Amino acid sequence: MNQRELQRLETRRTLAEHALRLFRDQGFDETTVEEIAAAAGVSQRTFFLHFPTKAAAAFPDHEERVLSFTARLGVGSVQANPLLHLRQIMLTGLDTTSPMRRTRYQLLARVSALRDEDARTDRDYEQVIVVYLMQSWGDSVDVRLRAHAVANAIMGVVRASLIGWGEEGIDPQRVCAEMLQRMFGSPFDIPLQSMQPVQSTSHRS
Amino acid sequence: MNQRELQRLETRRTLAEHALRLFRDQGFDETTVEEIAAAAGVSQRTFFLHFPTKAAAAFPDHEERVLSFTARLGVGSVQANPLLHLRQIMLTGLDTTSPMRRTRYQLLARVSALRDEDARTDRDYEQVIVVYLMQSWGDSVDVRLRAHAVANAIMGVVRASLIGWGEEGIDPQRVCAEMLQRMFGSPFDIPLQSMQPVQSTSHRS
DNA sequence: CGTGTCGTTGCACTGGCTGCAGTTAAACCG
DNA sequence: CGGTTTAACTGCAGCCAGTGCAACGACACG
Repeated sequence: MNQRELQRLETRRTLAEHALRLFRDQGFDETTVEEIAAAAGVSQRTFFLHFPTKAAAAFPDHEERVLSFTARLGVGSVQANPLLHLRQIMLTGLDTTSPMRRTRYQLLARVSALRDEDARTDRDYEQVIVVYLMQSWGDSVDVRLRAHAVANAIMGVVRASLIGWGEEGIDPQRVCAEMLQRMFGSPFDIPLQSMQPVQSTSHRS
Repeated sequence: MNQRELQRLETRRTLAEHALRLFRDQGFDETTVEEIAAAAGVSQRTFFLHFPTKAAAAFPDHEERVLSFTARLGVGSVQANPLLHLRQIMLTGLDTTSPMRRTRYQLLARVSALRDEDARTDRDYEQVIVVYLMQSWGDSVDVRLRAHAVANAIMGVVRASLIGWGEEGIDPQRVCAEMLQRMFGSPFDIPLQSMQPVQSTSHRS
């Protein structure tokens, strides 16, 4: 690792750290980018060399997390039980050890600008999941819709768990694992086994 | 209806119309609020009396649609089969007659700022759905997560259908109805009947 | 040591958005 | 009808997020 890259990473880390601290202590809207930069000891212009928007500084590890998620999901290798594998990867990605992440989710409940940013990051995960599922299931319109539904359902559970973690301290690991297991256990994965060619199977009503 | 309210509504309508037209014809980022206002024959300041943000002008009927959705869902009255009712309301809310709505969803695929706005509006729907479902199912943590999952799954299908409509002209009415019926028919509503007290039922795997 | 690269900087500028103090005309009321 | 209130709209000054550009200085590299 270069001294240059090192310095760059350090600057980025410092910026993100001060950004989150200021957002938490004095509010998102009440914090200017100028303040964050000053607290980190760099210029405002430098802030925007590291983050595209003010809100993005609250999610500094987003890109690497998506990459890690994609890698662990092993896009390219078709699993025997895609949903089971997906659940596993999803759960191992839940990192509840870092207090910084806790702070982030506490902020999410209050700051709409950060919810917007979070939604934007979730769209990246959704895309990865959809691609992954369609590799297993095929690529008809029906399958794509089903994949989007599954992705949104899973992420809905995860997001709700994490927000519950932030707000009330509920352990997302446990509650999320139970919920996903229940979802994948009965309602989801059984009917989905018949998902390669989705012909009109027996509905009721 | 007053002449004043009439004029106000007319101004709002005109602003939204020109906004969507300009977004479509020359791009979102390439259109300034000043331009939209000028095209509608009002001042820039007036634009922000009608819409909180530039992107909001692309969703001028959002608030009334959410209100209508809430009313039709009949929050307050518990249905015999909540999911069936929800699906019905969801589908009748799909309006594919207006070419303006089509244009909106065509834009959604291209303009990230509008996807953000769309995600924001979806959060309102999610909230309504969660409240509705929890009225039927109770209000434990598990139920709330399940409600969020269901809401996200449904909206994932609807959103994907509508974007498919915008991009490729696929009829969202049909494809969405089939998908939701399949989701609610087998994987969703049967296990959910046992959702009042969610005790650990039989999973496999 | 010389040259090129790169993280950083200052500056000027655009554009979304807001607060405030007006103007005009519709609405209301005695 | 005449006076007062209300509300849609306007102009202006200003804040702040975000960008393009030209420069500077330190590190990398041959």
